[in-house]
Amino acid sequence: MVHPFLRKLRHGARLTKDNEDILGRLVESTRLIGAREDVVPFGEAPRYLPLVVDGWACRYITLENGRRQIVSLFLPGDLCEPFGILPRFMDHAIAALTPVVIAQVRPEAIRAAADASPRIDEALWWDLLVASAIDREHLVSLGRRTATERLGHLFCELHLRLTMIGLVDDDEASYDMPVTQADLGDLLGLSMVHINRSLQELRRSGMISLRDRRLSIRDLDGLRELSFFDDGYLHPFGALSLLNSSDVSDVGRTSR
Amino acid sequence: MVHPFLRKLRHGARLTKDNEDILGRLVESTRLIGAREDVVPFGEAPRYLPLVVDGWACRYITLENGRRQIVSLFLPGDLCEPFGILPRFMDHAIAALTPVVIAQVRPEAIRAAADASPRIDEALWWDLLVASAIDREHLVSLGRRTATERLGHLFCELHLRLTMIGLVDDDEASYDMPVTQADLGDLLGLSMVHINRSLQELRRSGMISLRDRRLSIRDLDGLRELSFFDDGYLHPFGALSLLNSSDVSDVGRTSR
DNA sequence: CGGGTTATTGATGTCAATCAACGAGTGTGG
DNA sequence: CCACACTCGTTGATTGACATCAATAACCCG
Repeated sequence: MVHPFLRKLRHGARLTKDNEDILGRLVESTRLIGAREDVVPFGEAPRYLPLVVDGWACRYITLENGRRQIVSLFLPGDLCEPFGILPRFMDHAIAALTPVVIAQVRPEAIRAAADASPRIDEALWWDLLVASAIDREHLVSLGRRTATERLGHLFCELHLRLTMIGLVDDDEASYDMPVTQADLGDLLGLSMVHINRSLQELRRSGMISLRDRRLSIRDLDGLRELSFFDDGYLHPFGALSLLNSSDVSDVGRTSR
Repeated sequence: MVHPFLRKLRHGARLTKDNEDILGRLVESTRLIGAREDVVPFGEAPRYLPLVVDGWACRYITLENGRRQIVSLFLPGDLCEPFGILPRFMDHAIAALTPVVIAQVRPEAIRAAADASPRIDEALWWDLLVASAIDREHLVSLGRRTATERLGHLFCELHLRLTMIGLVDDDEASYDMPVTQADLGDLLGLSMVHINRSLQELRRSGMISLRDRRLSIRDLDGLRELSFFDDGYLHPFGALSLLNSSDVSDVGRTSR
């Protein structure tokens, strides 16, 4: 089975077999971490970059009064920090939402890989840009979208991100959603109760079904419209102009 | 006068005179852009990285229904995109909030600078990490902080960011706040009306005064406490462990 | 002087938080 | 095998924070 990190990066640059061998070697030493445990705690001086191999993880920040906000959601293949360098200390924490397998990547190794091939370099920067764009849309959700819009947007985004790494059942547009409603609340800046009611609304309107931690999107177009989802920010076909300078037409929100 | 870009990067790495010369040469070609104009519009294939030399700018996203969310606020010295590479198209827009001077930096030039010296490389990655951390705290504000907390947190953050580039009057902790209340609403995910009322509350409680686009923080400690502000995420004394491996003690939220 | 932008205020409505309770499922230990 | 605790999802009632709508005043600019 191809590693999800590679599967994802293939969307960012045309990788050769050689490229993939080099990248594959980054992902050797792994650890298993239980659900709800910290992968990297707040305040620590990290010694490696965490890369999710299997399971779901998140970046979160806790406020002094106990409120928690999940800032980023990490799926298999996601690097939890920018690849260039290690922060001197963590101003946030990384935690496992489900049991996860984490690869411990050293920044020197990943930069050596980037130096070894412009395509690897391109793929890594593409990944960084996409991760930033995901965080930005998340911020827009919290600032300007209603509860059902936030949920709908998240489900559309996950549908695409999981498709990129082959974790979606295409026939019925369904995938595993292994997080609790409380987690969704912390992710979307809402209370657990309100998540519950908004999910019911999405079910009632026939957009989704969600049972036993499995989500099926019944009406993908409807969900996209409802939540103002535009997949452009995920740059699913590569997004860089440094190496590939093919032109772009008809992209994005305003032109559709 | 030292360029704000340099002033800021000095907080991220110990730059030599040589280093600063190299970085200074990146900031040559500039353009002037009027308030409210786009620096880089949504959907465009950008040809350079915008760097704010003077004035305030922002990154924003507009939804189909007209709602707008400002995602990042850019002050003098801020690079508006990650330095490594240009996106193939803009999934957001960059706009001037005040009249701004923008330097047009080419990614090849900035990467050449990074390759020329490990300290420049360190400073640029530090800047990228800090910019990400600022966006994360912004997201936490939208998700989990009340209106007055959001404003207080923003004012504390600006106080530090502007201090780094020498734009704060230290005697009275005051600085220019050249944005409208409507802009603040779009930044903090609130309505203009509610911004107005929350500002009044901060004034009434003696935390701040704000007149004629000038903000004075009357009670910095009080404002920090009120808004759960912890400056650790701005890594004001350098934050990387790749080159400087000095140890860290007593940092951050949980340890205070 | 008229028109635009910005700040301000009041009245009203709504979305979502909070508080509280309950049931189903699961795992555990006596 | 059952009592118990615990997590998770669900529901009802109430409260609260913020949005929306509308109007006005101050200011600047041409």
